[in-house]
Amino acid sequence: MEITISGPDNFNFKRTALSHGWYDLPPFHLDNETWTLTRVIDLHPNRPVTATIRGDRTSIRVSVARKLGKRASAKVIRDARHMFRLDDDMTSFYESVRHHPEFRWIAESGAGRLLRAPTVFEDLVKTLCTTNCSWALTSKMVAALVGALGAKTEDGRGSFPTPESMASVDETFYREEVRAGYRAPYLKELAERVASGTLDVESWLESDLPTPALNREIRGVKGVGQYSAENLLRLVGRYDGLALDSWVRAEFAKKHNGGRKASDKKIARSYKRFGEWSGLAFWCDMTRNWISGDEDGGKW
DNA sequence: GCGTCCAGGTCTACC
DNA sequence: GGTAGACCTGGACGC
Repeated sequence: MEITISGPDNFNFKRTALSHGWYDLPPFHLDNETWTLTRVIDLHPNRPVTATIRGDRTSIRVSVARKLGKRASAKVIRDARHMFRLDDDMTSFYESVRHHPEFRWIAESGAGRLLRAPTVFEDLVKTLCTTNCSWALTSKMVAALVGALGAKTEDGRGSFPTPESMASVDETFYREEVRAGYRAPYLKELAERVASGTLDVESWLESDLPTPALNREIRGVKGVGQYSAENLLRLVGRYDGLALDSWVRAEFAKKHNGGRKASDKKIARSYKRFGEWSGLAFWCDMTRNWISGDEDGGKW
């Protein structure tokens, strides 16, 4: 069955699917020849389903292999809207970038909606797996989690593990199977806190806390430092942090500093003019070339 | 084949 | 509050 969901003005399926590395981590998979994003959607307590998602500048089309009931369909629609940020209001961000000629392409191409997982828990676990290692290792860790602990679809894919399933295995599993190294106790502790209800990470989506206070709360999770907290804040819709890591620092050096390393203060100064949107303007600037203007259907 | 470096960092002890 | 050193893994690189 296929479900079509209308996108907001200025929506761009390709820019969202390829907005950052998540498209490459299971249970996401992007075929960028056909521009099809595959995603396993959890329908707990029922079996998860593989969704293939295509889209354009106006909508996304979600296909699933089996016929779904009302409740399951609603869950698929909710997750798709959430992952593609279809309900995010980008008006003020686009107004802000339009004042700067070299950033105008962002509004014209509909960039800035960052792909995210259906749950904050998944985004947080994945963020922990990106720290202090190569992307290849991140990919390996996430694939091991999904392969070993995810519920299986009819076609043999795995969903992202629930906090309960991650809490049910011991630290040795994270060291020896996931190859998470020193991150093993962090993953175990996070899963236990979420599964037991002592930490509600999903509440961060709607939190009334000012961003600095929410940042402090997120950093209360073992293994989450400045980069990880700011990365997660972007995924819950707060964009004032730059989430500086070695990749973006190198990218900024290449693009704007003649290949020389720039101080973090200098990077921050370059995007300060965007205020609460500075982290998003920065990220879009760093990833502009991930998609060409032609493919975007953009005018820039 | 082996050693070293470092990648989409964070924690802790110490000053 | 600032900083050095330790922490896991695995691919890239030089020799």
